Amino acid sequence: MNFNNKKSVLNLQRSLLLRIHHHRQYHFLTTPKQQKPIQPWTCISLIKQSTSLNTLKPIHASMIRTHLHLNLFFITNLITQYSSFGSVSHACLLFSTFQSHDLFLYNVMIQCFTANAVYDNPIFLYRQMREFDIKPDNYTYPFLLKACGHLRDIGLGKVIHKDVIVFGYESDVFVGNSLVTMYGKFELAEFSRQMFDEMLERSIVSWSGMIGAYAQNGLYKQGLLLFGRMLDERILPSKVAILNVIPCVRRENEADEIKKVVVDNGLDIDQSVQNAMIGMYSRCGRVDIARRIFDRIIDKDMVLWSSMIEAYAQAEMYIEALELFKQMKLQRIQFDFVTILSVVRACSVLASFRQARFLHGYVIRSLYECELMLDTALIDLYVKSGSLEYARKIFDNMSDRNVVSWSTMISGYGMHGRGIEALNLFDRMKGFVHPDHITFVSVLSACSHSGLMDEGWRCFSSMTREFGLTPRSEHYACMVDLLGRAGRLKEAMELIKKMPMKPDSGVWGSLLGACRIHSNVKFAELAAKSLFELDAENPGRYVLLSNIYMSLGEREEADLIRGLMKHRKLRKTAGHTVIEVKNKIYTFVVGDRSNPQTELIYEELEKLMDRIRKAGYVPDTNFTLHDVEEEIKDKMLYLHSEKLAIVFGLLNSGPTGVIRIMKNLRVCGDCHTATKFISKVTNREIVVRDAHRFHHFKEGVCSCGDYW
DNA sequence: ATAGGGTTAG
Repeated sequence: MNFNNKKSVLNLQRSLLLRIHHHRQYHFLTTPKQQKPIQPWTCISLIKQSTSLNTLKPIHASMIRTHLHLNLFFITNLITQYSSFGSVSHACLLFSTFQSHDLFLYNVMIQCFTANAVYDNPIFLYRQMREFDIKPDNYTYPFLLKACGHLRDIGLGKVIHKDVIVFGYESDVFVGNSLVTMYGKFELAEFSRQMFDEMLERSIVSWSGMIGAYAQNGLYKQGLLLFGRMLDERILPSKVAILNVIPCVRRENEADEIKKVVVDNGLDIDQSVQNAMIGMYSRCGRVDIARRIFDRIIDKDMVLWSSMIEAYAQAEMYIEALELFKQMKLQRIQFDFVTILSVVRACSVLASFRQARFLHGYVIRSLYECELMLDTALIDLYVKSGSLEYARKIFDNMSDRNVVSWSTMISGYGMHGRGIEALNLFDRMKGFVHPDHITFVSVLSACSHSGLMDEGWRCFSSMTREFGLTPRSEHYACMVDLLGRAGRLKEAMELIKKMPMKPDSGVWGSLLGACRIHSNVKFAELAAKSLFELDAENPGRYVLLSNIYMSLGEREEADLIRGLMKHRKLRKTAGHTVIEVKNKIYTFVVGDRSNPQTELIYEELEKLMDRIRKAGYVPDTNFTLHDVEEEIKDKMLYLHSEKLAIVFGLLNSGPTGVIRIMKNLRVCGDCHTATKFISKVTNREIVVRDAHRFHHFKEGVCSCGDYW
């Protein structure tokens, strides 16, 4: 970092040379002998007209014979062209053999590295320039700042920013725009904004860069606001401005407004804009509109198809996603690993083991690029379709694992209530890759799902102490969950109060969930108060609070909350349980009578409930909603979709098979207890996947212990 | 010669 230190600069130079050396390819000029000597005046146009490495190399060779390669002007043109063909090695070789400390040459070389995503070399070159006292100019900084941004090296970025000021380029529009983008990549949107505000001159790129910085940092409101201001100032939105503002759109009315701007400016014919609009509407919960846009596009490319599949996957419409993928194949449209990633994710939503096997085989046969990402997605798929063993097999066979793959496997163990194994894997991981924020979410939630209180705290404090990571709201949410499930609500509340940042909806949601288990109104009200502001649109929060009131017999309060919900036009997400029997998927809702075997199911259910009652099951009427007589309450519990699905599974599977069911919400507490008894009296293994995790029931116990 | 960009694993 210190440019005045001769020794460090020398070291840098040496390592730069080594790097460049690494790129060398010695035989690239062994082309057939050129027929005619090349003329200087045709040389540049020949270089510029070349369309590939193979047409460029002979030109280069003949330039060497006529000694044109000793001319700086020709060299820089060659480098630029090599760079545009992605051949960093040829560009490097030219640069390193041509001993000149010309500013233009350095700029071109820096540009070559940045354009080809080799982001640390521009920094070395810049340091070398400074050492040789070459004064950088306004063309140097945009590439350099871009490289800094990609490296996420904040310290370096700030040093170079200082240089920008020293050399007086801070008022250059290009340099200014690059600074805005760079700070956006550093997750320092407020710095970006400062740059933006201080700019003397702004172009459309400044506006879209700033909006993009907001979008990348989740500051959607600000992004939309700035976009609005841009329109107010009568600046015509560019395609990129639209693409940057679209991630900020989270509501349907906003989406409609953006769509109007798109149409008014004639940008709706652009395929990338159309594509982004598909994602936009699907994020707003309007997959139907997204689909309409998709259908209207005549000449659809691979990316559009992938986006639409991904849109379905995000909307949890996995059947539609898979159907679209099928159509894509039928229409013989090329697909790539991104498409497959969406398909795998679509399957993870309702993962059946059978589908997972099929997709896995498919991926193996297809030999895609990005094996790492695909393997990781498959691990997640197997985890979610209930097979930790297969997930682990993929994990063990991977030739390369990054922080995401480790975290996925750890969270897999956590989801299945195997906290100790999750922690063991975490320990092993430390020897290979550096854990990040999400790793800790996996580890901490693994602790909370298995009730590993001490280990949880130890990990939580090691985050900062050992790994220099500052806990975020998500981590506090895990800790509140851990304390809350264990009934230590007071401590959970104290932890929330001690948080250095404003608790988000996740934190309050954990507390509210714990209050439901342990029937605590006082803290529930506190949590709900914040949630109704932070996450006002989420119906689940209202239902939880109302259920807490109900379970304590406070009917009026409960009605009040239901009323509030109605007033805000929110509808409860209907709970349902899904079971796959003989390759067919069956869905049950509470009190369901749509199944052809309904009579048989209810008959069997009565018998089964009697059997488990004799074995000690006591219905927990805490989980009924209505203020009715005890006996009726018990019967209402029988109607829960979980129980119906389990009975259906018992009726329709062999005498020993594992029963696998899936609930879209959190599994009900009474059903959890009942399932324990069912697994005991029927001597069957039952696996329940709910919105958060898996419960493995065997011989009357659940893998989660009492940490429901 | 310069800045912003569509789908992408936890």
